[in-house]
Amino acid sequence: MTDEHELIRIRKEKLKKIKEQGIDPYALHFRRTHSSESVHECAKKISIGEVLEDLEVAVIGRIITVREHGKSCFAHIRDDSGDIQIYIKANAIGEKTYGLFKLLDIGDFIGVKGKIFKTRTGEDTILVSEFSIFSKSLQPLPEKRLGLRDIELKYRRRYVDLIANKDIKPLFKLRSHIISSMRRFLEGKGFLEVETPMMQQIPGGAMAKPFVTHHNTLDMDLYLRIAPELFLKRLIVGGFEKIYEINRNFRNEGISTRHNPEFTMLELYQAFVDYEDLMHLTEEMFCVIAEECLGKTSIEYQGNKIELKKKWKRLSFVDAIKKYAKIDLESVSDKELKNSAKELVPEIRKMNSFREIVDAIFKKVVVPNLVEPTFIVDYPERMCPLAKKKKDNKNLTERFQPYICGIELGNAYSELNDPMEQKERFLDQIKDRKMGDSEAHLMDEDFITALEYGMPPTAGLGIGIDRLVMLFTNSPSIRDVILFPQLKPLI
RNA sequence: GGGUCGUUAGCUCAACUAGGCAGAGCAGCGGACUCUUAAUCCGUUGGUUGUGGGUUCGAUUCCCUCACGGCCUACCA
Repeated sequence: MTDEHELIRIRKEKLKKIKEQGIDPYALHFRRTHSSESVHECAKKISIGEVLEDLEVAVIGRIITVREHGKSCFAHIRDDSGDIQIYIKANAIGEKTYGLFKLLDIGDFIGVKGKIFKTRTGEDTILVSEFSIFSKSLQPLPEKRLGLRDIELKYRRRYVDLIANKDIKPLFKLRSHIISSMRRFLEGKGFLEVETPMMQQIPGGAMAKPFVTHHNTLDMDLYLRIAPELFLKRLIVGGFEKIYEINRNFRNEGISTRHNPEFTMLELYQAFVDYEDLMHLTEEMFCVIAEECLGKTSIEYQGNKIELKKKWKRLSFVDAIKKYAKIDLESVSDKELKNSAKELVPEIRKMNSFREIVDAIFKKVVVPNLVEPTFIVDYPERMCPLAKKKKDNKNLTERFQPYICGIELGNAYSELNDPMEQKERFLDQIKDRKMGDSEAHLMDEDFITALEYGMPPTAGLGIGIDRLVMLFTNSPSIRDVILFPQLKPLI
């Protein structure tokens, strides 16, 4: 108790004095009639110096600024809709009540009742006739002008970040709008939202290391899903034709400005279409979301101005490697490829499988150039064990990934629906795994069984929601768009 | 995991280059002020300088350890 900070001790003393007056400082004392925003709406009827008679409003908010002025005081209170100024005068509410008001601090929640007027500078203000304490704040808030700058504290105490930094709440509101807009778009297209297991016995549908957990009663290890893909395809087998899931994936990999261990994905599957159709769907979805959430179809990301409403570029994976890395994947030998990789990506450690080497070259040499909206299409078969091969070139698959401003935003295929071929591809993956590729797929016998019942030709698309939000909010780090990013504990 | 930069009052930052009593603004506290809004004016409290060690007469400052974080990089999406 003795090491309690002075600022907190003083606030606790004020709290005690409030309680001694028989007041419960954490109770709901009355219902509000107006939000800050609606007070401003009402105030449009009056002009400077005028009082809006015949209307008493009750507003509740957090005190964010205080300007004492003799035996009167101006303050701003904030609710979810915005800020409103209040004006308290000792001779209007009585000396005793004014004394109670002086026990309040910045950060406290109060409710006020009173009439609306406009000050001589024209600011909408509530002339307080009565107030109540709704919650006493014991922690001092950050600096009022500069806010909370400390990045670590912003992430650890996001609630303070939201209070102290004005642009944080709008950003996360926009994130919500983007997701609801996406849902509306997909519902409008006839897609049905479904939920599939987060805990899986065989983690599949992507190349990544999983988190392991344990079910005590079944005495069995389970994996947090790295992707919902194989379950969503089972539902297509079951007869659903248009489904999607927006939910968390978990990947036990490094953390960076583009990676958080848990992240939010859209995955959708549509029967009887191919990846070409999903490219059109992607273009349309991005434009509709941008229009609904930003009011325009152009975005600016880290200095790049991007127009979304146009036909996005298509560039084949092989051509992209040819163009930026000067390697012809169709003729290069494994040895030549390894030598090129050493030159282009000297920091690469893993040189085991074809997939890893080509992937490394692609990410290092090609991706930074993909600023304009671009679909990279037709990836080599060995990189995509769940994708259908192209009709005219069996070395390539019908796959695309959308890129904007060097950000990989998703992944899509015409899904492989031949059970026997899928089994062969899984067996190839197991070979890669034995060569040291720890992210190669595992055999999922039940998924093969599902395909054996017959999956219609289907295309699937995944979109990384966090990265989409980064792009739409001009955020340089994924942690800026995740409310509670993963951090190490302090002790 | 590797590299690099950072950690000073509740918050935002100085002081470190070249070792010599750790400062300011905001917030807080006391006072003046009944149309202020970065309110103003007067006064004032608040520090184990992230942790542990080393060098030194003396360390916020130089060296090392560890912790946490940012950025780059690797893995990955």
